[in-house]
Amino acid sequence: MSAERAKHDVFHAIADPTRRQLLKLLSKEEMPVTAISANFPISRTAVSKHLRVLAEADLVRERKSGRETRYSLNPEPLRELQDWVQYFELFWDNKLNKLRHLLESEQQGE
Amino acid sequence: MSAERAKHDVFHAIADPTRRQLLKLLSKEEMPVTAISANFPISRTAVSKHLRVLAEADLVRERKSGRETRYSLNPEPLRELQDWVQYFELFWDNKLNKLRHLLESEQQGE
DNA sequence: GAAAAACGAAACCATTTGGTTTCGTATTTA
DNA sequence: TAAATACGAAACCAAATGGTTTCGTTTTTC
Repeated sequence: MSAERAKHDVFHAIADPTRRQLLKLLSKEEMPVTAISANFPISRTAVSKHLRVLAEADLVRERKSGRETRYSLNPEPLRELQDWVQYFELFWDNKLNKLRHLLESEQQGE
Repeated sequence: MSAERAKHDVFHAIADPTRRQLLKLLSKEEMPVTAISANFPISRTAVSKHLRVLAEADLVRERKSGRETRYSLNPEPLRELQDWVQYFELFWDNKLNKLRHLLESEQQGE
């Protein structure tokens, strides 16, 4: 039930540079579509489609208000990304080797 | 000179689940293509293409050894991803609001 | 009430993507 | 030296992607 496979996951959602810019923009404040798309060289419709991809990954929330739809950032799903990248942090700066040496010396009682 | 725009950046490279699996696999040890592709339900050629995408993003390094090509993880470019996601960490748990309150109280000398 | 504004839906298009199979070329091995 | 192994290159294909324009609907404004 909780493992609902979204059609667009976080990794896919942030792959596109325009969508990353959208997230940055929306991190500052909630905004309606037209105001958002004023920041991009592509059509409002194109921006709208990107927003839907982000919404499917739950990275943005939409709130209807009269004739406009306001979008805002929901950063929570980015935790998955952070968790993922954190695994590899182990391999930076030879951290793995350091850990291995640590474990070996522990085993020898020193 | 240093700002060479790679055709495939890190964000694009990790968007595909197969490629993420490849990185996990190669984090354990350096491996030749055939051994790698034994872990996947797709053809060796398909795996090879994924590896090239990863190589273009500099996430893997290739080393020729006789008739085989051994691939290994290079985690360094993932830092860019971590930096990117770190920005948004600010918005988790209302950290931004906490920071704002902190700054306001500082300004008032308390 | 008519005009304007804000938006989504739909149809369409070129390019990219992720996969396949087939073939050629080195390098090992028997 | 002949056969087998490891691999990349190339041609091909269906589906997804990122964009467009056009049109309809709802809400606001004049």
